[in-house]
Amino acid sequence: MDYQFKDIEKKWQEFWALNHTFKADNHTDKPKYYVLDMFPYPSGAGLHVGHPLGYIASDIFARYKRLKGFNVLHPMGYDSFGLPAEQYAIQTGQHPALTTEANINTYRRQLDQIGFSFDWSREVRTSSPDFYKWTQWIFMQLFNSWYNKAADKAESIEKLVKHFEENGSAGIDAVCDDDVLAFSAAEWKALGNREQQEELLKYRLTYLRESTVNWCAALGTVLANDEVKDGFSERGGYPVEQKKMMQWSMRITAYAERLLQGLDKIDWPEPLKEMQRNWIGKSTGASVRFQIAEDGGQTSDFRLLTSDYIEVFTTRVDTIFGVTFLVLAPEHELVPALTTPGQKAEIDAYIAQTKKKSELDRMADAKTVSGAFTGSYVINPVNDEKVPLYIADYVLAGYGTGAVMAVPSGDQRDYLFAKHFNLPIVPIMDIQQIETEADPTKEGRYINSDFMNGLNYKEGTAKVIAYLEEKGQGKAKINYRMRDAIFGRQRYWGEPVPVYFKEGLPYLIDEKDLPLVLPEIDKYLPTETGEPPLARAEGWKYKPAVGAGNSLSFGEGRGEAYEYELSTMPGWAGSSWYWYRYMDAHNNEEFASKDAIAYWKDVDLYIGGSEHATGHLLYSRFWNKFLVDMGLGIEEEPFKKLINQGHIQGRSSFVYRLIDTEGRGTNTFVSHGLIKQYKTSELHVDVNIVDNDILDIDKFRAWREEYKDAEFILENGKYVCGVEIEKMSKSKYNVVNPDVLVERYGADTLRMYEMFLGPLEQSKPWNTNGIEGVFKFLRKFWKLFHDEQFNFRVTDTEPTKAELKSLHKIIRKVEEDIERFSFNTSVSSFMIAVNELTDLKCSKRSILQDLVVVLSPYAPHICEELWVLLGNRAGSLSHTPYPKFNPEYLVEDEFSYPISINGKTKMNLNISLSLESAAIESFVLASPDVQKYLDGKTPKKVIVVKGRIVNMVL
RNA sequence: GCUCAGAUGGUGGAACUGGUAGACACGCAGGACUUAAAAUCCUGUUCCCGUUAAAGGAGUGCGGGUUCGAUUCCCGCUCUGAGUACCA
Repeated sequence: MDYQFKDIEKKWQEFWALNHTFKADNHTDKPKYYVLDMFPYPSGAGLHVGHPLGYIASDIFARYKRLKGFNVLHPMGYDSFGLPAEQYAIQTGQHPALTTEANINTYRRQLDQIGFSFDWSREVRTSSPDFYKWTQWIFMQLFNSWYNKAADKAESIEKLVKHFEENGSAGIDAVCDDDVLAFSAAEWKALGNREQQEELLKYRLTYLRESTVNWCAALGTVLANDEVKDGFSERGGYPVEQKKMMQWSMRITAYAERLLQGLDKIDWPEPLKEMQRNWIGKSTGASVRFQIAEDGGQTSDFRLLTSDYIEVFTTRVDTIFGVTFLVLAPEHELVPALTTPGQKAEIDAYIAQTKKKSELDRMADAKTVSGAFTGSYVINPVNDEKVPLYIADYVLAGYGTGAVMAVPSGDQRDYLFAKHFNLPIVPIMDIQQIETEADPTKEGRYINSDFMNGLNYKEGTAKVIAYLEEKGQGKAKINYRMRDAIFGRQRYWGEPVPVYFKEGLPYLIDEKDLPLVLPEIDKYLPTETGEPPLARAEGWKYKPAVGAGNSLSFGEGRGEAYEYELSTMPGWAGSSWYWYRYMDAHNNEEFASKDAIAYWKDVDLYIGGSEHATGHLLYSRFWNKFLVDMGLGIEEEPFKKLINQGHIQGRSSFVYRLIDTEGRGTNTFVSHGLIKQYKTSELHVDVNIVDNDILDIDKFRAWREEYKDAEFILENGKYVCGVEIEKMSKSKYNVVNPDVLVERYGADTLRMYEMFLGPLEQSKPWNTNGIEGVFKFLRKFWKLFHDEQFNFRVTDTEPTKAELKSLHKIIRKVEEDIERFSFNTSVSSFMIAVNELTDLKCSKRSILQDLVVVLSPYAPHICEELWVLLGNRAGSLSHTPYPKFNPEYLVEDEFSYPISINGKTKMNLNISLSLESAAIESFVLASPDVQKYLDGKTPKKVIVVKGRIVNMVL
């Protein structure tokens, strides 16, 4: 029989499913290997050819590792909470669970037909209560924890309470809110429950706090920074504004340093690590206190000041003698109190102007200098000079302390500001050039700097910090750019937060009441009063067991009902720990058993896109570190090795509609080569009715009613379409569906072609043009095992040297390629090997059997079929050992030997391998070809590499 | 602006530690088989000059450098893509 991929693929996919061929075992003597894909959000559009790219690569790796004797965990699931299903629900009224279920079924069907070796018995869905029960449970653990800086780990809140009861707040070094109180043990005990709970909230790792959030009115929800692009929501493109709200947050900043340090220990792409480093944004510097001058023209509000100094953060404390003014962010809390009556009008106008400016304007305006003088002055702690205090929008309220010390000689923004407001510019380095711009040099020696004069950067910095510490007006400080992560969405389709409110304070529900299942509601919109959709749920109230407080004992009966939290968790909650669930997916007692975690530990190989660099991949590392602190996880880093697969872009096709004299579109279309002669407008056209950039005119007319009578202006009798590379999306009509390709060429061809397309990590446009080549290869491979009439035929005679050479070349090559994730080059090598064996008319069983094993990770279906035809037990292929490479077969008697003369002239000599190195040299020199060039002379220099002459210089 | 990645034939790409640049595939051209087409197979295919064949020259974004020898290493530049954005 000819290569019947349809029957073969169906047969083996059914076989694998029926026999649970890829079910991973939690108890074996084999070494473990955990291969994970970033699980997909099941969108309504289904899979396009870009999605499987990473899955195919991980599947090849997983199958290869099985052949290498590992117990492989290779699971798949769905990140199934998310906005699109909810948007769809709002429009149609269809419950998001139904939409999600339908989409998952489509995904599953599409995934199955590509022949992945997933262990589906471990499937997870973040929107299933069995799963989100544990997301809620981890939330509770975070709520019940605080970060002890002294121990550098998270600890139970009970431990903190105990400390407060015994010692008060003394001796606690925690990551917490800025406004924590100082109290004695007695004072703590004297506080009421309410005050105590309020205080504890400032320490908890999930906490409720008023914070500025990205509010998207159109979506009715809060968005994370990485979900906002240029002031618009990433999904939908709606405007986003800044708004103050009570919000759940996660104290990820507690882990900033560990998240940074951990990057050095993991095998991730360097650019991705760099992105995380930038996101964490560590900067080392100092914080300095500038006393507010009392004769600086105070306001009537001066007595209302909460402090009598302004704290700034600087990375260049050594330049402090060059400070000629201070600048506060317009939003800084001290601004009203520090504005003198004479300056009030100007300051208020400036603040009003800043508020009006959107993010976008503020960015566009980056080069224009603006600001206003408060009328107040502060004292420079190193020389007691009075410097004026300004506000300006180039200082950001959210970074550092929202205040900067301005050194115009060393910082360009300060320089421009000083020029604009006519403020002095004092050089502080002997080699500083400041005629036209600031010079931030660290070279040279200090001048105009009193006790620092003559010192260099290193000495000066140390000295000034020591001086400030001595005076109590400054200290070395490390600052991070990263903010705590907002952990709440005013949305329906997410995990409910397992919290209820009693007298305005949040309490956890009892663990026994998990999961807190998402209630049914009639409409998926916010309420008329602007509350989240969950406010619509009837009886959405919690009745704590009688006598229950937070983490106290529970009685039998249920008491009064209290309001639940109405917001739900953000999209990244479930994905921040899901890899643990795969280890023990059906456990009802724990998120995963200690046993399972001890065995699988961490993910050995994680494949996914780089777009998750500062979202999912950072949050996951954070939750993992927390779980390790709790003694629940083992490895400090969850993903040992990470590969970013590139994005497959769409290749959009365009037609050009003729515009008539009145500027209206006509029903005439101009071929791409002629558009310069006409006035046209560009329209996307479905890539499925375009072949090799030539439009199928009949299909175009049938595509849409409005094009039924379309006319065309052709070139060379053809309508040529324009082409552009864009993101693959439905609206651009450039989506290529893998189903079509599987139907036409089969899964094995699709798998190999996606790998053949280019390096895994590189982004590239999808182009189906070369797929025929891979398909031809598989047919050729099939033919190796069959005679002309397609009867299966192999022989048991001894293989020849040439056959063994071909085989062992491919054994070694594939092993090397897979280990370094160079899947594209092994596809080429397979083609070479099969071409060689075809030329040799090889039909030796021993050769072909090994070849099947080597190819099986790439093209599993055809290999399983041939494996059985070769007389092996069905299903045994996936655990057959990978053939052992024997270098002996690659040794040759004679090799073709390239030589250059003067680095240029090239020639080939055939040299016997039996010659010794020294003999080779004389052989080469004596050869007539070489002699012709040497012309009787001896070469000046002979370059020998690995015992071979490669070049001779005359 | 800053950070990172990249640039090789008509196209996707290969060349792993500096050692025959263009593997493999697509496309294209020619041929075989066929009444014909499809499928299959064979030959050629970096460019220039030349051509019966040969021989020669140039060549990995641009300009330099190191080296016997550079797609590979170093310096400067151009362009493309990604991330980030007044971070003190």
